[in-house]
Amino acid sequence: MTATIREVARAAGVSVATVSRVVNNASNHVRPDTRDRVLAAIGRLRYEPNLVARGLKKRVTRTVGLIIPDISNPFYPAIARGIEDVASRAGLGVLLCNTYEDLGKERAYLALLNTRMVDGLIFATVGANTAHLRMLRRRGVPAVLVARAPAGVGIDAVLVDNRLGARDATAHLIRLGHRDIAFIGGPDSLAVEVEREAGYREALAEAGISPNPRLRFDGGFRAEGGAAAVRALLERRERFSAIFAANDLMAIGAMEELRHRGRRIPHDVAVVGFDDITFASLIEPRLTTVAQPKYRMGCLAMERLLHLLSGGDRRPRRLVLEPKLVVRDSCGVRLRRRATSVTRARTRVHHPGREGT
Amino acid sequence: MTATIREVARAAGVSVATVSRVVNNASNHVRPDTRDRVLAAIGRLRYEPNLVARGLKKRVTRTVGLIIPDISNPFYPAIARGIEDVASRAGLGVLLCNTYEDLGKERAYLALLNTRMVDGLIFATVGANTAHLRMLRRRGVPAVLVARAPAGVGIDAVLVDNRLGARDATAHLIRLGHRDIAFIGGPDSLAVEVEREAGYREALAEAGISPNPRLRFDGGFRAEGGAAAVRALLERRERFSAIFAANDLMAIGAMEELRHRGRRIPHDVAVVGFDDITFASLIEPRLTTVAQPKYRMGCLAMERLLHLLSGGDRRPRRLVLEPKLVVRDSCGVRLRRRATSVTRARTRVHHPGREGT
DNA sequence: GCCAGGAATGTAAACGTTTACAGGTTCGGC
DNA sequence: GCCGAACCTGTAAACGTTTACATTCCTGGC
Repeated sequence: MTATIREVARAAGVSVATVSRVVNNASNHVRPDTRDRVLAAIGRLRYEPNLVARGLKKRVTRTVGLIIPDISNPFYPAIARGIEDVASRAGLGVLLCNTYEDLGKERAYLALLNTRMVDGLIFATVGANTAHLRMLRRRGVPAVLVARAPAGVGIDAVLVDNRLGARDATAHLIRLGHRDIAFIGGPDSLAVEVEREAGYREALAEAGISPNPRLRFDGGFRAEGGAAAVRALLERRERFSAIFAANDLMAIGAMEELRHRGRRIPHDVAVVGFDDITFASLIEPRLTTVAQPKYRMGCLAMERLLHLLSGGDRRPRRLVLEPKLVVRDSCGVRLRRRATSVTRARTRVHHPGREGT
Repeated sequence: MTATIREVARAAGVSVATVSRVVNNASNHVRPDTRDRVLAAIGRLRYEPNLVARGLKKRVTRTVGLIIPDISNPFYPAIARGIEDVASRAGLGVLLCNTYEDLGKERAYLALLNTRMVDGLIFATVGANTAHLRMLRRRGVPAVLVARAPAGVGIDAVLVDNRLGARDATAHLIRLGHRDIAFIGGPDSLAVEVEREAGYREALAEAGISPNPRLRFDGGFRAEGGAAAVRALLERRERFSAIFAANDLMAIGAMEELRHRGRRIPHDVAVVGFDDITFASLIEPRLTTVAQPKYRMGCLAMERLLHLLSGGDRRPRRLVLEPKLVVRDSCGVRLRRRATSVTRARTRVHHPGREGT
């Protein structure tokens, strides 16, 4: 369809080597007038070097694989965008791979990407089993983990200090007067879960509160899991005045269910999430949550990968960003007393639209 | 790094042609015992054919380009997931490209994807200028448009009947007693905008209501645009009791702003959106909206592309799905009387329970 | 046992690049 | 005017496949 280097060479009356030289304008010497002739021919024929052929020869495809659990999970698109933005600026293509947390799929993609000769990988998915990651490391495949990064696999990573974020969130609730704080987490096979729960417990410990195992739930990081946790909480008539959910999706699911059961937020129950997905600030009440700089993490991860690709220092480096507690409306303000009576007055102030109920 | 076909050939004591034959197990005759020997060697050496080399030779890369405005716009991930799901099942890779509605970027990606020899394209982005699409058509590049599809470009498309969806939504508001219905749309360079506004006007016309140009806004399909429209509406003291926004993001932005200004939804103002993004059902009040089968559209688009790739019938086909109005809480229920003067009263009446009305 | 003919296999030329190497030019210094 | 050096350009061999064509191997009918 499009012209090949050979045709350009013929059109310009030079050899293919010369054309190649001007195209890759390396510091190779090619006389200005020849160069001009070649450039003219290239323009005339609309020549564009075939990246597949080049990839085969140079063993570099200018493509990276992006492996995530699920692009339709609202946490990932912003990361993906950051990645794609810096990749495209660097002329790299991004191959999208959804694993749905399925280790088999993850491995299959890995094999596929290998046969496709991608230059590097970005992983935003990592379960308990990290054997394949270690293998990558051994084979020296340039890779960067983003958002989820089990310790000790020896692969570069860009992520947030989950423990710290969870601790801040929990401490904030404690500062507001809460002592019975439920935790909705995920399966403990995920590093993020473990870290966030650790932060939660740390904050409790600092306040001299011993964690109540009956207030701990596995919500699977899905909205429905948050709702289920609330159902259990209410059905078992547990005493709790606040919920810290290990991600926003679960927090939102919990809020839905609380509302459905006639509990008001934050009056009856304060809720704090983690991630700060777009909708955290659009729902009502606006969700207090631990913000992860998702877009930035994506950019940084890709930049790190570019660094690796350009042959930079190979020693794995973990880039740990600071999460930021964004206080909005779902956590309420300081309780005077334990109960709900006080909160009502405050509501009127903050939410004129809902008042009078 | 990994074994090549030549090494396998040597290990199995056959020629590369034979190895190739068993790998592509075409109906080419290869004696069972040779095949076994080759298979054994392949297993032993963990041979995997290099897709780049194969792509160069066969002129087929088993890769498609996915061109969308912005993956972090919540409307697209579900579509992308559908596309990726069926692509991966067919062994195709998906190259993610965000254009940010920038025609220049779109063209640049097109050129890039061409040099990468992708087998086909899926477009979920199309502005006013369709010259490049016509060009694709001329060059016979397999391509499918999804969600946004200007008429007359002669390219396959999978989308929803926007006019019908908008008409249903508006008609529903009218049925509920509203007559002063604001419309928040987008730039009229987008086919979706034009179609949805047409549906809105059609419903008004059917009810004998003449559209009020002062109630028409361009919200740019962004949440902030919805908020801005509401600000204008209120500042200009327009008479309106309902808003139909051409997408959920704008509807949500509008709701935010309404609430901020002390208006209650649906008591003071009814709101209906378009798209049914995930969060439409998670916000409070749950958003009434015109649902697009996003995931399904993604699947269908990719399936259509596979059809084109396998050399199927090339005559362009538009697959128009039926949108479905999902009635939730943001549109309220039938008004007893009409007009704004009454609105307040109505509010009071309905007020006591959001539930229970 | 020979031979035709089909089946199985091998050889080598692509696909479109890059790049080591070699060959050819130009030029300044003598 | 000659020589070497620096510079420019061309030739051809890769990269790892696939595949047309050629070759070899069987098989069975005579």
